[in-house]
Amino acid sequence: MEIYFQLVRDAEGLKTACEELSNARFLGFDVETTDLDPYKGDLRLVQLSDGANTKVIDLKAFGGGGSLAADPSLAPLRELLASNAQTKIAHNAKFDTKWVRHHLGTEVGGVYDTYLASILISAGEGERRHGLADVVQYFLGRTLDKSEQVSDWGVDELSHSQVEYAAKDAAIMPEVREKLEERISADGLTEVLRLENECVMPIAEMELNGFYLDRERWQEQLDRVRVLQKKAGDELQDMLAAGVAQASLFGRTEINLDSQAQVTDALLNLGVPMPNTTRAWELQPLAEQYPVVAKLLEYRSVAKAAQSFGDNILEFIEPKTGRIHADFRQIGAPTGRFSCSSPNLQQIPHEAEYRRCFRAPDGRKLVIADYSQIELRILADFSEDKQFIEAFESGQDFHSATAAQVFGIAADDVTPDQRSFAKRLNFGVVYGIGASRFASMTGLTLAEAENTLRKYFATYPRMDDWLRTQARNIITERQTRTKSGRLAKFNFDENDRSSVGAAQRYAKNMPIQGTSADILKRALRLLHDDLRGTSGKLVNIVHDEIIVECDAAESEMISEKLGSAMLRAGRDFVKRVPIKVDAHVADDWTK
DNA sequence: GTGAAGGGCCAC
DNA sequence: AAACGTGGCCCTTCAC
Repeated sequence: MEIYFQLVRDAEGLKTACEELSNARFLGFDVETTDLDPYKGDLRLVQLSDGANTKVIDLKAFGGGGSLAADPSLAPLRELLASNAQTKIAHNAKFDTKWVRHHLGTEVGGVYDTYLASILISAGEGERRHGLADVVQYFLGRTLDKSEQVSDWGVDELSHSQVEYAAKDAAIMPEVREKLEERISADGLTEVLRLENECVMPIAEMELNGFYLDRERWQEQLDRVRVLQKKAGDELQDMLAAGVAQASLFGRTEINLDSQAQVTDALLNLGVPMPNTTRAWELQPLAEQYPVVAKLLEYRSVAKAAQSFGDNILEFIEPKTGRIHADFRQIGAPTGRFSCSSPNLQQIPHEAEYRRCFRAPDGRKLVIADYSQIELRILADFSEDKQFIEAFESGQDFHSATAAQVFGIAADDVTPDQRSFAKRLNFGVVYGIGASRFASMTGLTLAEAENTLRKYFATYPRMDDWLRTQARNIITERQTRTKSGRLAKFNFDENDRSSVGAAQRYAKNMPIQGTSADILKRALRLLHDDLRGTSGKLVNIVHDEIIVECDAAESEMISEKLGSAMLRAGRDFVKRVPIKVDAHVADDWTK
């Protein structure tokens, strides 16, 4: 396919090019860079195209040897990119917007992400890939050559082939969007795609902002844990060696404590009746009788801490900023939840020794806000159960309220045991728990567990109805949705009981977990707009929690804004149940 | 050497 | 022996 494109290398040409494109409603948008990381590489090209007319802007010709962000001749480009009047269509727009934000110093307005659109359409089904070439092949039936993508974009003179490749990637985007829109519209995904598109810029900024990690605090904690690991490891080696006859002749026989095969062998030699797996919840009952098992659990715990939360995370500190810039996948799960990696800031241990290492730099504060029991409120809203909703409206401790209703007693008479029961029930139902699992979790007999579940569902009959309806409908419809319309499709073998069961549990959970993700994404967009012009910077999100860093003097004001944005977002999707947000200002990430 | 699979465990 | 949902990371083991 031949296309018309123009290489822009001077201020006058840029001004004309931007004017020519400013009447278009939709612009294909792409960038080429010398690295994947905006803190490490240079932004070489920005490509914009209305489909027929494509401009390839060579930024090596701008900046005057200084920073691109300070070059006034780039103003027309910044204005065009920032404008909401032209939708910028990009594939994985988080990447392009990060480079533009960091190197050109402007937000991108009107983002349309064909990568996110393609993922929403696939609805968690099948193995379809979502790279641009894959999406073009699938929706347009054309083959896109991506071989220049990894070419050297730092050379002085770009080859014709490179510039043409760059132009084509942008030029095809308006057409890709049109094809995607047919499916987005037909599948009822317009609202959820808007939600996703509006979330791209906030996430791009969050990744650029990074989260400050106090290297010294982390190192001190790691040193403490390593001492514990060494001690527990030595003691465990000694205890395991007792089962090996010749150990005393040659000194201790070292085994690999991280090898569950070797550890299982050693424990069997000591006469420990080993279960099929050596997971903590299996070994726990044996720990009292066999001190060596208790020692193994102790070792596992500190080894996990030292290995998963050790030096590795320090290596992610970006030298230029001194901060952690993790990678967030906006649709990390089919439910719509984010996932996070490199490193995963969503799995930092809850213990204060770890959380306190993530702190506000001097003169700054962290504003930390999370939704209170958001998933249960969403379930209450879906089910419209009167009693369930009343438990929230009463404003009292929710698990106590549940206990009072389930056990038919006054809220003041609820014992800690009864509250704990209610809490585990409340969380269990969100995941589609069964009686046998609940029994093993609580120590009840199967009959007692069944009885308790029966009482629980009798207390909340409409919730029972909703969960049963979800389980029933998935068999015939094979799909379900969140409040925003986010779609999840299932394929399962209806003759396979476990496969059906898994689908039914997912059908109960997905709309709840996914609506929670919808709400978070709405909140991020509202917050992004509300933080403009303040010192507040989004630094982390964990499913139902948002962390903003700001100047100490503005912390109370930012706290108000954060809480307000989260409340409004919650109310957008949950109409029948009050939403509660807990917000506080702190020096570090502890509660 | 590299990568996939499986076990295990951290978060919500 | 997880029939309680969603992820990512570390380690060992094993195939290529």
